[in-house]
Amino acid sequence: MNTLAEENYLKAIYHLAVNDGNASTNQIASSLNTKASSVTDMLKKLADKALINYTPYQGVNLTPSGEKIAISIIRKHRLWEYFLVEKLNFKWDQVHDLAEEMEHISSEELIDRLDEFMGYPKHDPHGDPIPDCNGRFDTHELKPVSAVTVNQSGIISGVRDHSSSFLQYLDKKQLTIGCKIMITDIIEYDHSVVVQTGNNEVHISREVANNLLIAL
Amino acid sequence: MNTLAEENYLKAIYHLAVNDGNASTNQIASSLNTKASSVTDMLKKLADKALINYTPYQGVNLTPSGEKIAISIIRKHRLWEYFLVEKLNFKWDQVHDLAEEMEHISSEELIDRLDEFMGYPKHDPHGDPIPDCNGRFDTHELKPVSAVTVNQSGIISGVRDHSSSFLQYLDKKQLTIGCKIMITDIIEYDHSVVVQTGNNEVHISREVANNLLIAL
DNA sequence: TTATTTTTTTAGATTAGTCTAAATTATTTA
DNA sequence: TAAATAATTTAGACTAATCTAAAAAAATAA
Repeated sequence: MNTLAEENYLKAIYHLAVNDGNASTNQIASSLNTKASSVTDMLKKLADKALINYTPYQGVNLTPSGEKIAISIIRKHRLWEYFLVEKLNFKWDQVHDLAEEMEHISSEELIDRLDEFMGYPKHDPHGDPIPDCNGRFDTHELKPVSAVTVNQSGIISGVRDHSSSFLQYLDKKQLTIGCKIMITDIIEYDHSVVVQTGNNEVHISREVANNLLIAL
Repeated sequence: MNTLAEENYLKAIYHLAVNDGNASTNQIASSLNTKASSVTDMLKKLADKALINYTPYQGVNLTPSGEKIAISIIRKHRLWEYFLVEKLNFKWDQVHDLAEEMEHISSEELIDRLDEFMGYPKHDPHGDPIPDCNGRFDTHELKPVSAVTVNQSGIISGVRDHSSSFLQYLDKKQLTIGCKIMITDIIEYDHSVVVQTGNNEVHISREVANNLLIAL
């Protein structure tokens, strides 16, 4: 098996390379709160194990076997998050750090049984898709609220920022996963957005709108 | 917090010192599958942290703060074992190694909620007592079947050997936790024991009788 | 009580993962 | 395109946890 550090690198590279196609040394360093020189060392090790494609100065991406490991860690992370919220009554803003630790429990059989126990959930508490035991998962595109035009409506289905403070803010405004909303106005001056929820009207900043994802 | 290695040492010392009052360097080494010299190094570190009482060549025992950590790890281990058997349908012979990994998940809040979720179980699947959130647990003495006289009966309530092969053997003979049994004969020649269970009579070796615990 | 054996500790090395500081390569800007 | 800046890698060192081999202490046997 792989070490904890290796698993964290693979996961970080996966998330970075999903967007860019490639992850740079500095991006990896900042996402893991470590130094570029440490990253370089680890990249060599992962390349030796054929888990990443690495040419010096060019950034990296995952090989199929590296991706398989990354997805299995993400599967574990999201299933544990679901467990913590649905079975142990944690709030969605409390589970990320716990799941960071639990995702490294190695047994595949354990995680498959946990999946079964919970009824094969498709999404975690933040709306992110949960890969199945073969690594396949939903991938339909969500749009940030900031990219939607006035009078369109949709269902809140994900977030881009997983920080507690953002999630707590959304809770307070009752902007949670599954809520139906309609964009009623976009303020030209600061790109803030006025949103109609079930009960009331909420005014959110451009930044919030950017980090809140809806399915149309 | 403490490292994984430190936690494993504290747990090993706890289990060894429960019997002897003191754990020797070699005992610790063999219970952790490591070398005596490695143990000596770690003992110094744990003594520096005031988690054990250590005088060279004299063996060690836990300080109150070391014991508190050890018991919290044992609590986690046993609660996770209970979870794996009761919620995820693992067999009692499959859960030890999984729980060895899960016991190091650090959050106390998580484990307290897991405890609540399962209804505050008092014993794990092998009959061992589960410490509560204050570290208190049942401590009434169990007797090995080998120490019981003919015609006495009791409830199977624990095992001394937690190996898969022993537990699978007990399964096959239907000698599982909670079963009422009566000792009907003790063979003088080899100290093997004849036991009456609900349905049938089972003949077990001295070694098995020694590792099977009952409450009278 | 001296010699032998066993147990424990010390000394010195190794590996994984990290760091700082310096050197190198790439990119940007003028 | 040359100079300046930014990104990346190399060099050398550190810590935690381990190891082997040798030395020292304790226990056992003669």
